Amino acid sequence: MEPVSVQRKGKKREKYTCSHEPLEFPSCRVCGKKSTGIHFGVYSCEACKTFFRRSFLRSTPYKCDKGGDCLINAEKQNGSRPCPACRLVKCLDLGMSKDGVKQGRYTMTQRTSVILEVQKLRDQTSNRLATDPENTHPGIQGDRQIKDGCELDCNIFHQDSQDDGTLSETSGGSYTIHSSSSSSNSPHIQDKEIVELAQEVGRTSIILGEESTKESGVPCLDKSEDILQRIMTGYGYLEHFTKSMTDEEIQDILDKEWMKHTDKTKLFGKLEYLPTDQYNDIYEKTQLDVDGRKKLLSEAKYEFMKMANDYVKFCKNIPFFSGLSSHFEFFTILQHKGMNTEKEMCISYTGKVLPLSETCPYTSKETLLGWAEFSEEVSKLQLSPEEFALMLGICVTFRDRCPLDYPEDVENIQKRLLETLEFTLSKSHYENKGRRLAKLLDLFVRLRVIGDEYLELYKVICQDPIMRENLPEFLIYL
Amino acid sequence: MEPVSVQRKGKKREKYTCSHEPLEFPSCRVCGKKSTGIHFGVYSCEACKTFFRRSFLRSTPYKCDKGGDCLINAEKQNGSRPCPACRLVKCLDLGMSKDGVKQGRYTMTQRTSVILEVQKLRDQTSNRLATDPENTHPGIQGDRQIKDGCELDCNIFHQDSQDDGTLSETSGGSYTIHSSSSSSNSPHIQDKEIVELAQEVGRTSIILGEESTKESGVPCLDKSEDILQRIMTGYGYLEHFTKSMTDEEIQDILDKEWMKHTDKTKLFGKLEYLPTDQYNDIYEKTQLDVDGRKKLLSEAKYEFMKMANDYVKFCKNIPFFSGLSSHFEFFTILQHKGMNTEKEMCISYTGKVLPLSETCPYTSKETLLGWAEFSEEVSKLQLSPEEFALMLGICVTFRDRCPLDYPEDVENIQKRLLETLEFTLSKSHYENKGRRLAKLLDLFVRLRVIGDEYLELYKVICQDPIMRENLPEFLIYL
DNA sequence: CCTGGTCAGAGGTCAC
DNA sequence: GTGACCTCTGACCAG
Ligand SMILES: [Zn+2]
Ligand SMILES: [Zn+2]
Ligand SMILES: [Zn+2]
Ligand SMILES: [Zn+2]
Repeated sequence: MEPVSVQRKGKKREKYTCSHEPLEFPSCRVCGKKSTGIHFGVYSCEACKTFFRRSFLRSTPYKCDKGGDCLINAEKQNGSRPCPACRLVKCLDLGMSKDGVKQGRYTMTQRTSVILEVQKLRDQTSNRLATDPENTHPGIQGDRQIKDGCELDCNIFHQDSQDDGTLSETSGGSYTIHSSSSSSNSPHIQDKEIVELAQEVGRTSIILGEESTKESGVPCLDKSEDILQRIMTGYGYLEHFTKSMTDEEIQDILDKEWMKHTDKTKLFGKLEYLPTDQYNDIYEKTQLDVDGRKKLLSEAKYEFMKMANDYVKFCKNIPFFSGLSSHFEFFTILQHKGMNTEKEMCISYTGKVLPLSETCPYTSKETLLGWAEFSEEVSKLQLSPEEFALMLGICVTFRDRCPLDYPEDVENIQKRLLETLEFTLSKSHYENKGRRLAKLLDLFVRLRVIGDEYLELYKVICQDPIMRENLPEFLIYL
Repeated sequence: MEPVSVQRKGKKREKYTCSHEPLEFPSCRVCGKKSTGIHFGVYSCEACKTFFRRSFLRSTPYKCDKGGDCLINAEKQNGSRPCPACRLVKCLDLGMSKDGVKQGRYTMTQRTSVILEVQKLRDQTSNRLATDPENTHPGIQGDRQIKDGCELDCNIFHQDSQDDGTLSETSGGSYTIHSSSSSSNSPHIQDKEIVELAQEVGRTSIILGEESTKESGVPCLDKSEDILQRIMTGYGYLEHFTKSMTDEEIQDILDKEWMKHTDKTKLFGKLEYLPTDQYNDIYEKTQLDVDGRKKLLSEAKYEFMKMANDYVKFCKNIPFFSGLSSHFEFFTILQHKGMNTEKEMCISYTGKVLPLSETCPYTSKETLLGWAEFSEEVSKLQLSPEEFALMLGICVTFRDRCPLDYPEDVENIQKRLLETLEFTLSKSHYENKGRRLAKLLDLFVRLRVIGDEYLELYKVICQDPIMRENLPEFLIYL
């Protein structure tokens, strides 16, 4: 309580830092210095920001007397002022623009549209040269196009070869702005590479551990009762949010969140994911998470890990089963309960409610809706826990989905599980037990179809740099 | 809602001007003329700045043909061109340098470091003589060091005689950088000067207006009742934050703020004021408000003005009283309620709560605590409003605290007030009225003692340039 | 978080 | 070559 008499040097008061790390911004796209965020649509430093802002106040245009191709790079200029004419051109070429900038935080849609506009602007700049007659930035010479023939020629040269963004390689050897998905940021991923990554991630515990860790070493499980018990033990490890909820409760939640969501949509507009190509292109150039998928994936990490770990726990309890296989069928059945195709909402494994369309940036709405409809049909069957558990077991024991050395073994396990399912049904209250079994088996047929579709998609998704970067764990099932 | 596309010229925001003039820069350290700020690390004028900058563009070195010991002082040269060779040497000797130079505004730390660097450079120069082999300024002859032994002597000489006001006379040696409180930034203030300033500030309304403005011209106030009424009218103008609060409420606030404050202290460390000398030294060199006193004083301005104005209003209602006198006693009694010596917190006139130690950078903790303890004792007496008001009246009518022409008058007023106090007590509920009066009078005895202490301190505080700069109004009671 | 405003201190200009 | 006056720059801040 006594005041410390130690002299304290006048330390600047701590800046109020947000709890999370200061979030280092990418460097200024104009000059390369530390940027302070997005200004006028482009990551830029305080200096370039102010420079650009000021450029609008000018009455006289800037003029470069060195041919107009000055290098703008703070480091290489050590201290001296960069050529303002070329600096401004670079700003504009990068898409800096005063239109559409908004005070404060952007909403998703605002942000997206701003970026897209910037994007367009940029493409324009590329061939603005002799075309756009009313590009009248006060700081740019009106006759830029006309006079600086050579300077611009070079530019045109570069730009010509790129046109509307998507062109391939350039003849002249000059740099071009590629807008294709094969971004320089993350060139095409070699499959081998992915596998390695997947293995590495997998080693961290998601993949089945050593065989020895399996529950109880006694493999004498001839009886369906025993098998069922083991399966139910595994089922006990699953913790899908809807597990102990009634349909009413589930629909209630979905309803409520749906209302919230529609309100939000009214205010901020609907979140629509861009095509992945386009996203990656923008991301490469601006480091902007325009449609928020990066955030989605990051946030989904825990979700996914939890689900994947529970998956492993479940599998460990399948008699004779020793390897993981595909996951889509399992996850689909596992999560079949939290769906509402009418309102297009769903509940995630850990209980997050979100619109179907926001669950996956890689999938078309139709596909997602197809999956959801399937789930809804499953839920209409009102699976008992035993049915649920056995079906999950069957999901992971399709021989062709198993990368194991002994597919026959897997097939055998599945056979046993199917028997157990039949056995279970025989003890059930259903009037027509055969019909019930048929219904359940029919699900697998259809599940296999959409599973095949998914598998194709999965491979594509695993190529995506954003996914690799933000949710590498997802690749483990490759 | 639509964005306005009209180009908006950067309309100037109302400048938040500190009421007083912009406080001139120290004079040019090279030539003595008015400086325009720090250039190349040294307070210098526009001419010397440009001269120094240009010196780097030269290919041929300057050459002095008068032996290299020319006096560089604009005044003494009236009009004639200073010798560029010697001028440049002086610039360099003062530490001017392009080293830390950059475009745009300097960060506080950059600025500080540049200034400190200059300090070092300067110190080096003093005994550089034949040592520094790589001083290769283009405008300086390579063999400068060898020959200018004498020149430097001269320079030291010059600086002795001019420097920045602080140094007394040096006998033979080199000049030293003084770190005393009498900073170059604001050399010793002449008392006359302060008085003028005080008067000027005072004229702005803090000091009693014309006599005519006194409330009701009827001076026939023989009766104590009438006097009391007048005093209470004046008391009505006072708006100390604690006025209508109970002790519990006050202590509650103090407690709460104390807790907040201890939390803050844990996070940011305790704010301790530097010795004024040290502060001013740093301030002169870096313009940094290291311990925040500048901010404190600026923020206290409103506080002080309000209190001072209310003081005037109160005084205007003292019968026959026509001039202001000392203030400490008045303010001390006025604010006696918002104190907690245990937690060392207090409440200001307008209700700001702050730790005792942060209220005044000029006073030792012990002194402050002494004052606070006094206040606390006063508050233990639970003054009635009438007692409170009369005591305040008595505070401002000590004849020796009054700079008036007719001290007897003041003394008479005080006598009447004391009578009124006695009269008031006689009508009170106190059992032992005499004892109560004695207690109250005892307070004055002690108040006078600490008031004397304060008066000394006040004079010192009024000398401080930071105070003069930021809260000149404080000087009005001189 | 981003925008616009600010102003100290750089550099440039041109009558002298 | 000089220096009064200008423009430009960019760190910082309020909103
Ligand atoms: Zn930049
Ligand atoms: Zn250029
Ligand atoms: Zn000068
Ligand atoms: Zn000379």
